[in-house]
Amino acid sequence: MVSVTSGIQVLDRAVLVIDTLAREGPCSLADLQRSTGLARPTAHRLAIALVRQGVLSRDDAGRFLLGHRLAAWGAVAGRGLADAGRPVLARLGETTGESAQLYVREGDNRVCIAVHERPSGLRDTVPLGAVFPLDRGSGGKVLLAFSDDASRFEVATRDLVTVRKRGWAATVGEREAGVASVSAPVFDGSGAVVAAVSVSGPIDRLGQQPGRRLASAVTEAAAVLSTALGPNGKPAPVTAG
Amino acid sequence: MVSVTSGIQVLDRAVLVIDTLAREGPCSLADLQRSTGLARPTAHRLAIALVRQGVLSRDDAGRFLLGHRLAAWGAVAGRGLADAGRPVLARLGETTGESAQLYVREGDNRVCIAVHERPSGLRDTVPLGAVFPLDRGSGGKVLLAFSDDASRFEVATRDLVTVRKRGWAATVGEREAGVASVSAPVFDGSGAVVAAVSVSGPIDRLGQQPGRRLASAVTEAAAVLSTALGPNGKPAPVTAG
DNA sequence: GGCTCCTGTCTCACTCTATGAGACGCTAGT
DNA sequence: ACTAGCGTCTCATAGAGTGAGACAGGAGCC
Repeated sequence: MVSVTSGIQVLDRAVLVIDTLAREGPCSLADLQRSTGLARPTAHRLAIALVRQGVLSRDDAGRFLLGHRLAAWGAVAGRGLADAGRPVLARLGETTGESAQLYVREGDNRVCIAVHERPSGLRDTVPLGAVFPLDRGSGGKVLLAFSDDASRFEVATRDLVTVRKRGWAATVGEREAGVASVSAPVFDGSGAVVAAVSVSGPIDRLGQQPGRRLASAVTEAAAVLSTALGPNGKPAPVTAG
Repeated sequence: MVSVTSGIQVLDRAVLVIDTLAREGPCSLADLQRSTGLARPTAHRLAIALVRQGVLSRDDAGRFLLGHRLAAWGAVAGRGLADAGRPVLARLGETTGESAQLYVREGDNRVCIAVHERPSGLRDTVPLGAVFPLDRGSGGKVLLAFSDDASRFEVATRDLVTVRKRGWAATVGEREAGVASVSAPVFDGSGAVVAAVSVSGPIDRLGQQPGRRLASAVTEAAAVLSTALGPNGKPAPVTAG
């Protein structure tokens, strides 16, 4: 567990708790205690406080899970990136004829925050909110290649150098058997990677070198998204009231 | 500002900061200070810590805004409710021929966490993540009617009693001119309201009493969603690793 | 130029808050 | 009856968060 320290202990621990629940799904207090390494009363107090705030909720077995408030915040937070991403994914999906996804990094994982699914036939389906490891699949490779702590993962440095040089990554049957994918990085105004655009589909259709056919479309989509985010990172949210 | 107190001060304040940003959009430190009522160094320290955790981020004007980590958490948190909601909204949208939305309460507002849009023609479009006041529009009325702090809002108690009795709410041209809507509550296993299902469209098509035609479809959709959530509140998230 | 006002940031002494060992009651298993 | 494991609660203590205040930089004004 790589806990970032922000200077405020309680806050770091609260984030740790939420993060654990996001990764592992519903947890009993004991599960939480084990996964976070916190003392039992501490984990309890934090989790209860988060529940009171609506950030977490509890099922009737008493297990803790992510609350609706997070869903609401996430919907607002997703406006910039996910909203800008959807039309780009749609176009990408249509030109390539495959499913397209948008991933953001979340700790040592990546989360799918937008999807466009091929309407019919054999296709790869990634549900919104799906959590995958960073070190498997082209989307994860892209996010890793442009981050500064890639060394913590068991991924050949050579591969990541290639990804950085090319500007895209391709994997075949890595994250899931039978599925190949090609991904490219999305940058914000400051040049930091904020997301990865992916196209994925059956190996039978994409072939053993899916990058040949798809890399240009994917990198272009990612570039469009990067500029759409503008120099400010993300457009101001629309609020009504 | 009605700040819920959870027993942990720092945490309450952090939530307050995030909440403010979710409602008001990007904020400078001074804005934050005013909106939250926190001391300047405190607001600064909290916001910086949240940025370090990836919960918030900053644009290059230095303003604080919701970060990608929230988008990721939200995507995971939304799995239960929003995922269950999408097919229900789709069916509702198709049977009624109008746009359908799913709202959750967030502080004194409501946030749209899932949508199904009428494919063509004159329609009401509500973007994902849109923030609306609780006291305007049928969706807000429903969320208010089944909450215990409705008295804080300027909404006639009589109306809310009617909503509770009927099990649905309808408004005409209230949230937005020319738009009418009908909404019904979604309950979790414990009987608490977690969301509102809405159908909305132009007054010209829905008429002055949109409930007559749409109430049964909306309440049925909401009921389906309530039972889909199951006694456990929400299904276990799918995690891959 | 000099002046004021308003930012964002940092420090530091003080205080109050979060902490966690420990205890308690409960349920399930043996 | 006994044990093991759970969730919850208390309370003395240490240590963490607090906020007045100071500082530097920028915008606007005279």
